[in-house]
Amino acid sequence: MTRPLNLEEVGRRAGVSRSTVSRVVNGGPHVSSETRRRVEAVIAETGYRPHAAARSLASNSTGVVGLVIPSAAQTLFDDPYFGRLILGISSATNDVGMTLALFLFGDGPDEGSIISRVVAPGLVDGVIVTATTRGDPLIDHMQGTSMPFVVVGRPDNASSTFCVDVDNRAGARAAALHLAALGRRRPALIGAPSNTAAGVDRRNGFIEGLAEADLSVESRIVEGDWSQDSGRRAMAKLLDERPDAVFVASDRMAVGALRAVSEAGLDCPGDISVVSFDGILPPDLTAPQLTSVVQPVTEVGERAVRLLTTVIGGASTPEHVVFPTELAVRESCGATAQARPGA
Amino acid sequence: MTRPLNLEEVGRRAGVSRSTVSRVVNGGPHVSSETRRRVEAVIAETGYRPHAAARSLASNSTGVVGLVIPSAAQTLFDDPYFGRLILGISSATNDVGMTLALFLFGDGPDEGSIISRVVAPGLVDGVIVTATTRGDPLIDHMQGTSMPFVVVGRPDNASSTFCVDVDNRAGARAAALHLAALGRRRPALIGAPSNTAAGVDRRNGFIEGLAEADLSVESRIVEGDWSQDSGRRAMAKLLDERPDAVFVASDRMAVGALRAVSEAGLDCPGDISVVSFDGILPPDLTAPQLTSVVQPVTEVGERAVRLLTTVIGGASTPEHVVFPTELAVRESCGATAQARPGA
DNA sequence: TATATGCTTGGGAGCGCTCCCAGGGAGGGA
DNA sequence: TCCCTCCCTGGGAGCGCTCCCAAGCATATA
Repeated sequence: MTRPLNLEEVGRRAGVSRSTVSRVVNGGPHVSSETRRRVEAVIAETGYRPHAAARSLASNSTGVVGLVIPSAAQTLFDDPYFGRLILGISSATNDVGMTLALFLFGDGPDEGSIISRVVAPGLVDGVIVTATTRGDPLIDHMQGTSMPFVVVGRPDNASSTFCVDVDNRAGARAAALHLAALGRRRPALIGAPSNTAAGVDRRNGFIEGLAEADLSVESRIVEGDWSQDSGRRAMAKLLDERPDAVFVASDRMAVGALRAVSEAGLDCPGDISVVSFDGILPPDLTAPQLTSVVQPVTEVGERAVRLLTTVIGGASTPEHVVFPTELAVRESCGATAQARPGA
Repeated sequence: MTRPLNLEEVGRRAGVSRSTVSRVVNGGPHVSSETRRRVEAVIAETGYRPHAAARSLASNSTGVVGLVIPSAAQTLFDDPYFGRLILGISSATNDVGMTLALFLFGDGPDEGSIISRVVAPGLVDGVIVTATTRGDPLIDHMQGTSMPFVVVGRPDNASSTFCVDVDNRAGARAAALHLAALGRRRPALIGAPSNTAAGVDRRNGFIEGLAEADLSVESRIVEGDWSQDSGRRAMAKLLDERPDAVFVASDRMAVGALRAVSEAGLDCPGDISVVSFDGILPPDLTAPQLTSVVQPVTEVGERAVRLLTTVIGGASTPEHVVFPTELAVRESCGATAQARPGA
């Protein structure tokens, strides 16, 4: 007696055909208001919901966006960056009525099988790829398929892919100029891994900005691994060089750096100015509050989804969206303690 | 000329039927090794991948697990707990060849539409629900559907649902006994929100443990909101009561609490012992290293997936998995500075 | 030689939906 | 009055797969 609840059955109960119910469900035209009302009543009363897989099969579109994060080491989630990114992406997929599928994998042997599952037909309509390192074969692999995809970050062959990024270089340059304007003369850098585009761009941008102010990091440069502890170790090492300012390529590493400063009995910003990159930590989490180059992570995620929908829709000329960053001047740079630097 | 690459086409090229190719793809029996070899060659050469939606429709199973996290405020991802949980779940779904779909939502008006999308047929095979507050209508709603689901945590009506949890109560009790054994006499509590089961259980367990040692928190109890800053504020407030020990219901809040201690010019563990709950922060992230009640978050996630697969498989008698916690004694409790307390 | 058994293979039916087309009815213009 | 148009509705076809059954064939057994 329990007959399956599908379009046919809803139609039977409302005294119309499968096609008409389909039109009502999809808000299509060519349905009289009387009919529409009757069908909607039956849907409400039966709790009918269309079968997603059947719909995907017939329409050749799943309404699912895949988010691929390779090398998802444990530490990945310790950094608030990914949380924010996922939040932005999730919020955007919700807005457009799509579903988010998460593909995390380490470097295990399962990597290949996951990748091939991602690009299998009928699972996702498109993919957002993030956290790739330089030379990551994943992007080449994606290009070899017909699966629409968007890269968050700056891939090696950016000219041929759709991507959303922030202007890491300009942001880092602004940090350098800010420190220079504050009168700092022995700037140091705690960089992000140089096998990532962000790491390279932030380093180059910083060095470029220093050069414009006739400054240089010389040997005051250490590379961290994004972790808080690596920032602490890096700073401890840098202190031997007696820097009077340091640009740290991520908030999380900056927290570690601040700690190293205080452990060394020094004062920030009195003895050393600190400027970080990210700006996604609650400001009053640290004392002094961090001066940061703020990147709009959530917006990047939202924009990636919107861009992906255009690619799914057939867009073919690669588009590069680059978000500007903004320098949030707080306490750790020391700007508030002195005259505010001119433009 | 470009004919669609489906079972039929692969079969045509290999000189066999659709059915035979299907058997090969699914590793089924009743295929001669010669035929199998030939079909596999065609699959490798064409890069054929079965159409996920078609498969879902025909087999009435999607291979997708939904993870539902309600009230996913920004702060949610600042706590490493959810990252670890997602990592565990993701790892387990990968192991069993399933895909993870993430449903995050705030309290916006979209909540309802997302929920109904989650339980729509043909999208996911089952759902893992987490981070619910007490009295959350979500669970009741899930029970009203035929969608298999597992709860991470302790729902109100635990007796009728499958769930995976950690023994919050016993863990908190162990923390109390440990502090008592160290000779502390004015214990305090920085609790988790009391509208969560974890918050209630950790508070009750702690109080219970204290009672066994003839101790009490009296008025030395403040409730935090999981955030680091709430831990700091709570501790600042508690210091007026001159406690000599504090149990903090999460690592993240404990970091804030440690900061408040040092800001007040006090020493941990010298003036005050601190024990936290979670144990998911790298130990050397704080100084002193946190003594924590360690909960196996990743294992909880993995187990939730495995349990869910049994529910999907038809299991009907609610099963409750409760993981034990373990007290990791480090520096913040002061145990290492004195004689180690007896059992 | 005749029959039973088991493995291998092919094809029909059907999952629930969307898309397209055809048909009926109402309304407007010549 | 007739025809053309437009709106509404129903049903066929097909998406690519799984499941089931029947047929074909080789081998084993009587």
